[in-house]
This record gives sequence, structure tokens and C-alpha cells, in this order.
Amino acid sequence: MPEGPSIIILKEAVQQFKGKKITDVSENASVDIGSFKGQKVRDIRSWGKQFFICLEKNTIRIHFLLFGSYSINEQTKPDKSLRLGLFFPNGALYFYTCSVKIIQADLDALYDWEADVMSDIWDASRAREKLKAMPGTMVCDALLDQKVFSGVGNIIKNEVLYRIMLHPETRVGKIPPKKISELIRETRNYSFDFLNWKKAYELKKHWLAHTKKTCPRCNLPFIKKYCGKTHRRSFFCENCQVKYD
DNA sequence: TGCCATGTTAAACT
DNA sequence: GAGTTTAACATGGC
Repeated sequence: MPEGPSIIILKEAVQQFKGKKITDVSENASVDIGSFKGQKVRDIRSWGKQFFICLEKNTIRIHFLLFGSYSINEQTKPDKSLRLGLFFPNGALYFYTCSVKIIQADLDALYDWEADVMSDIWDASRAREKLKAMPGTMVCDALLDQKVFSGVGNIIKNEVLYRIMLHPETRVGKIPPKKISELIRETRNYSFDFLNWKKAYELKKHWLAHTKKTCPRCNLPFIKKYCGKTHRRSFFCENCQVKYD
């Protein structure tokens, strides 16, 4: 569940608790949640894969890492993997196996909001500047760099590279300017496709490269390789996806 | 059943 | 110090 678009779905689902007071808290996280009770939810925000519940005195930051999950207004009693449960007059919100942190500082100063590919204020030109400053980085690593493309995960990486027919091991500095434009544009576009498919519970159905065995375009076998410094699996077609040198 | 994964951080190395 | 490699975390699907 943890790529950026999934966090947007969560954010929408949690709007019902905006302005509501936390009446009780339960936890299994190593954070001091004592201050939460009695506070009202001022805002619900997200930055890439991070989710924030802004209270009056502080902010709860949730990161789901690889296995995190959540549930809303769950009937059955949550099990041991519960990290944080927030109770409101109109329902309850549970987070499982995730990282929970308290932030005191001003969120606006803490994150580069224009780097969030899902954001209304996403700035493509800033992304281009950042890419220009990292010519030796492989594009597979650049896509996963949260400072450049906040919210992009391994699925989006593989699908975007396939969509624009670009080899994951291409160095950013070798990619023609037009292809860079395409990379930036389709990263955002695919993220919204991801969001819509995920909402319709049909995300996997639309995967063209991720976890796939053969290239739907030329029918040759996909290469599965742990590429770049991030060593995340890449699925790509050596025949179709161009490696600029 | 064991392996592996939509992720990140920090310690341990060179 | 910088850059890199490794370990750690922990759940569920195949």
C-alpha cells in the first residue's frame, strides 16, 4: 500500500475526522502519545509516502514502510500489529506495522512540498533542475529519490520507465532533453493513473512491466535485475527500452 | 514452507 | 569524511 497515490486515498478517507476531537488513544508504538487525547485534528496532509495528522499542539507522522496498513471504523478488535489507534466521536482510525513519529516543528518548513508528484503545487521545472544536478545517477535511482520525485515507489518506477521506453540503467545526464520532459510528465501522469486504478481495485491488472515475464510490445522476455544503488528490482525489455550512452 | 516484497534508516565497512 | 554495503524492522502472499 505504501506508494504516494495510496496515501492520497488514505487522506481522502480520513477527511471525516478533520475538526474532530481525539477522545481516546491506544498504541503499541514507542512514542509518547500522551499528548494526543483531547486535541482536535486541525488538518490532514501528506507528502509523498508520508502521512500527517496535524493536531493543535503537534503533528503525528505516519510512514507505512513496506508492510504498513490502516483501517477505519473497524468492527473487530485490532490485533497485536496495531501501532496506533485514534478514537473520535464519529469513528476510529487504526494504523498497523508502521512508523509513528511526533513532529513539533512547522511542517511547511520541513518538507519540499513542490517535490510531491501528487501535489497540486508539483513543480516539474524544479524536478528538471534537480535531475540536471545529478548527471551520473541512473534513472532508476533518480525516480526513487524522494527529494526529486516524492511519492514514487518501485512499481511507479518500473511502469514509467516502460511507458516511455527508457532503460533503467541510463544515466540521467545522457538522457535527451525531450526524454527528460517525458520522464517528468509521465511520472506524474502514471501516478494519477495508479491512483484511479487503485481506487477501482484494478491496479495490478494494468501493470505492463512490473513483475511481468514478457514484454507486451515485442514478446521477448523481460529482464529482472536489481539495478542501481537502490538495488530495487527492475523489470525491463532490453529490446524496446533505450539505453542512451 | 521459505522466500520475497509497493521502504527507510542507521550502523558498519572501505 | 564521503561513499558504499549490510542489517534491521516486520507482515502477508505465493
